[in-house]
Amino acid sequence: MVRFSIHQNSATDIYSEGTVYHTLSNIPENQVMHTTASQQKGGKGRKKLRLFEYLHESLCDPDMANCIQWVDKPHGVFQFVSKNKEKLAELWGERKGNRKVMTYQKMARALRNYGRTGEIIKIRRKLTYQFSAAVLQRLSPSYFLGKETVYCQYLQYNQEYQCSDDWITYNNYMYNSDHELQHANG
DNA sequence: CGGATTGGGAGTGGTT
DNA sequence: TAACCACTCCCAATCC
Repeated sequence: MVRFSIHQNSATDIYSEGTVYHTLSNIPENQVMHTTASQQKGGKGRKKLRLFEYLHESLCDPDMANCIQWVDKPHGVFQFVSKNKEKLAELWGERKGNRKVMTYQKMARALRNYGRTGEIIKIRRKLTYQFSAAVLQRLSPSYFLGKETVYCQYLQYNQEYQCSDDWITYNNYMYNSDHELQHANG
């Protein structure tokens, strides 16, 4: 198994916790470069988890189904569960290591900022939002594309992934050749 | 009524 | 060091 981090312009775009062994700066894939120390696990060049990434991760986690759920997964429409939306916000705040307890109100403020860039927009339905097509593809490209295409796609969206013959992982989630999703750790 | 939504605006911590 | 980014925090008003 080989693990790659692929970049188009930036050389520091690492999101997940895993160690990066090689970097593909461009196609073809045999043009492999070593990453710098700052890019590797625990390095300062590692990007911080973004809210939309956390949300997507939660949507893929069956244990979080009581907090957040897909309404229309192909179109990236999701909804918070009224009863447990504060719990999800709390977990988000803990993950970020905030000083105070995160609330849905505050998290939703960040969500409204996404509306300005179009990364996530509000749907006129209770507690419902939608990822933009670009963000959705960036978060789960293999849902839309074949594995081969993913190589190119990742070049465009500066993501990290690892692959073997028949699966790809991304941020602790694993996609097989049938585009089925499962947790990489079990 | 009350939960949900909205947006201004100052502040924080990390990155460039 | 400073500008910049992505929120974080608080608040008041408004919507449904």
